[in-house]
Order: sequence, then C-alpha cells, then structure tokens
Amino acid sequence: MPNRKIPAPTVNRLSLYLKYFSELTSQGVEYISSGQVAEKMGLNPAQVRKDLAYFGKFGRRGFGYGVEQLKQEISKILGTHRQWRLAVIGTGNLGRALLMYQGFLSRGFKPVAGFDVDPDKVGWELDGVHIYHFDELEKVIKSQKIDIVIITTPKASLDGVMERLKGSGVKGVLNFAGKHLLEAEGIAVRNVDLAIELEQLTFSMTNKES
Amino acid sequence: MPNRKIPAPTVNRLSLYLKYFSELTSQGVEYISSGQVAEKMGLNPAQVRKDLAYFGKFGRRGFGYGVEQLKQEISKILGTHRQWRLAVIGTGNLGRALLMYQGFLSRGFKPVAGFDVDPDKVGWELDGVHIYHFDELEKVIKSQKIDIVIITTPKASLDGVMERLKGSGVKGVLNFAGKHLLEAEGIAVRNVDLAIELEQLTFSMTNKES
DNA sequence: TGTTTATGGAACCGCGATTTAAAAAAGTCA
DNA sequence: TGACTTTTTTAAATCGCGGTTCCATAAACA
Repeated sequence: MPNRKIPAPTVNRLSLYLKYFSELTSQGVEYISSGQVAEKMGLNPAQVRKDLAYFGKFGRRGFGYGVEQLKQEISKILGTHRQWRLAVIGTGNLGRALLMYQGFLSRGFKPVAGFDVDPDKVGWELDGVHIYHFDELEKVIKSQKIDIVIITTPKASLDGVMERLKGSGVKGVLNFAGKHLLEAEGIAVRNVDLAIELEQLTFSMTNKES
Repeated sequence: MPNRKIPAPTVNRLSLYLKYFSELTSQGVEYISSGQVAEKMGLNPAQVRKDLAYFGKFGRRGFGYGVEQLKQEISKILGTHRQWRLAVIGTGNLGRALLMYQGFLSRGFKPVAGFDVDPDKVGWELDGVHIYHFDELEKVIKSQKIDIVIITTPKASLDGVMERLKGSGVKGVLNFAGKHLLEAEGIAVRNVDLAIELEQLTFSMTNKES
C-alpha cells in the first residue's frame, strides 16, 4: 500500500466507482478515463484521478484505466474481495426486505440468518434463510460464522441488542433502528436512517440555488 | 437567516441533532448543552456549537440550549416543518417495506401511493396506501399532490422512470435502484445504496486503527 | 514525427474543524 | 445580598486537509 490513510470522502467515492466499474464490465468496457468517470458521477476529473492514485499508479497516459484492475484494487481496499456473512436482527417489513434483498449477494454480502423475538416469525425460512429466536443469537453467530449484523429492531431494543453483540464475535453493525449508535468494544458501526435521507433531500429541495 | 450557506456536513449533522432532540423532548428534557450532544454523537463540542450557530444564537451561557426551540429552527432549515407526500415506485420487498415504514410519518413524511407495472400488485392497498399502475404515474402525482418519489425499481428501469418524472411536478427523488443518478431538470436527487453502506462498514472493519 | 489525449505530481486554495480567548449567565457560600 | 467559582456559549484565530488548478510527462494516434 503506497499511501496509507485514505480520507473518508474518498472511500465513499471508491464504492461509487466500484459499482460503476462493475456495470462497465458487464457492458464489455475494458478501459475508462477519469473524465468519463467524473462526468457520470458529477465530479471533477482531477478528483477522480487523485482518488484512484491513493493506492498506486494504474492509469495509462493518453488512454485511461483498466477497469478490471481497478475493480480488484478497490475491492481489496474496501474489503469486499472476500464474502461477508450477514444476519438481520428484527424481521419486520424492513428486516425481511433486507434479508431477501437481491443487491447484496452480487456485491459480496450473503444473508444467512434472521433473528426475532416474535414466536410467529421464528422458524420461518425466507429465500432459504432461517429465522431464529433472538435467544439463540450468540450460538448461531458462532455456528454460522456471522461477520456483520444488520439491526432493524425498534429503537427501544437497540441497547439490549448491542449488549448481546459485545463479545459475540460480530465485528460490524449496520444500524437501521432509529437511534444513533457509537462504535463500542471494537464493533464497527454504521448508522442508516431512512428519514434522514429524506430530510437531506428536502433540504436540497428547499434551498435550491437555481 | 443570519448566515446563509450551510456546509453539507453540517446539514447532515443537523438531521442527527434533530432526531436526538425529539428523543429528548419525549423524555421531558428541556435544555441540553453542546457537551452532552457531542458526547452522544461522538463529536467535538465546539463543532456542535458551531453547527447550531449557523442559524442564530440560541444558547444561554452557562446553561445550554432550549431543545424545543432548536427543534423548530432545525426543522425550518431542513424543510420538515411541513409535511411531504411520498410515492414509492416499484413495490417489491423493499418498496413495500418503505411504503409501510413507521419511521416516516413521525418525521413529516407521508406515503400516499405506490406504483408498479405488475398486474398482480396493482390494486392492492397497503396500510391504506393504494398501488397504482405505473401508466397512471403523472395523473396520480398531480391528483395526490406528491412531492417526493422513492424509486426501488430494478436499475434497468431507472432511466425510463426518470424520464417520466421530468415535468411531472415531483421535486425530489430518493433513489434505491442500484445505479447512480444525477440531479436533472430541477429534480433533486439523493442516492441510497444499501450495498455501499455495507462496503463502507467493511472498510472500517478491515482498516481498524486499533 | 507531430499532435492529441489523458495521467501523475506539485503547488495552491479554501473551507471545515479545532483551539484559544473572552463574555455572560448560573450556581455557591459566606 | 454580594463576591467568587463554575459552567457554557460566543467570537476570533489557527490549523490541517481535501479539492482544485496547473504543468510536465508519456502513451496513443494520425
């Protein structure tokens, strides 16, 4: 790794690039220029180049970048060159939708278990994924080698869930419960709030600079 | 507005504050200090104060900020002091989950219509929200006064959907289809990609600085 | 061989974040 | 009640880093 310490905004864009490059691959495109990428993403070409330069020199001057090579490099950086096993805690509407979400598998994320406290839901099988009772959390995390947990429980249950996850072996949490969560005891956390996404949208709608 | 031009990162945090303040209100807390907010969010207290100072002086020295007042001010800035009417295009698992998502209404977002091309889905009623055929898009957008559209179609349909939205009166799009969308013709766009959220998480899991 | 295209690196810029200092309100104790 | 301490905001100054601009270099193409 030539240049450690990649800025967070760059990491975000790398994901965007990776997605775009996958699309290009499926279209048979083998080379791409920073200008084309920038145009597609609404960015400055120089920024694209700088982003891609964080992990080496992959471009051919006057020609562009090899899509396949970039895909592999970015995957390595983001950690998606391997497959990650997911569990979803809370199998309400959103939880079940995530469990069955088709966009995960192709990007290296495999849902393998669901958890709930509701006896009506425990025992079900969704797209081949079993729903366990929350009591069995630690046991199943170990046996199923679960890396990442997605939480979609009501926010009142969030603290309790996190408590159970500590020491369970889970290393990452994607939190959809409507309450902000901080990283704790080596468990990486990323908060997603769908209402906030809408709020950010209404902000830009309300404060148009047109 | 004392100080126009609020930086994007600040706008993001404002949403976080707003959510936290709502929680505080329901707990009966009336005043809060920047230090407490910062602690909860994992931020620097000075940053919290600077964020809150972008739209005026609301704090009482030696005491803190009035929660209710801040909530109202932030709502005004984010544009959520009014209610926004939503439609969801694409009523697969994710689309239906969003249509029924309980977290929207309390934050000022009201789902009022769903759209699909599948005859099996058209005509259904979910939580009192009617599913229309996609053919009726423009008509229903007008009659139902829809402000914002959430797209959860397959990515192949995305361009077609956007084409139909231009000139429909919709002013904002929250895009869950797995393809990056740029703002076009005055329609504000925000892209959400669930796989990217996981990728950002695996990045921080892979590159722990512990 | 000359022209065009596009990368890579250096220099520069600006702005968001942090630090520091000042002021004001609240709490404390004689 | 009045001085003294503590708390916490506000304002100003500084810092650092992400983004942009500029230029040199090299590969492709005509």
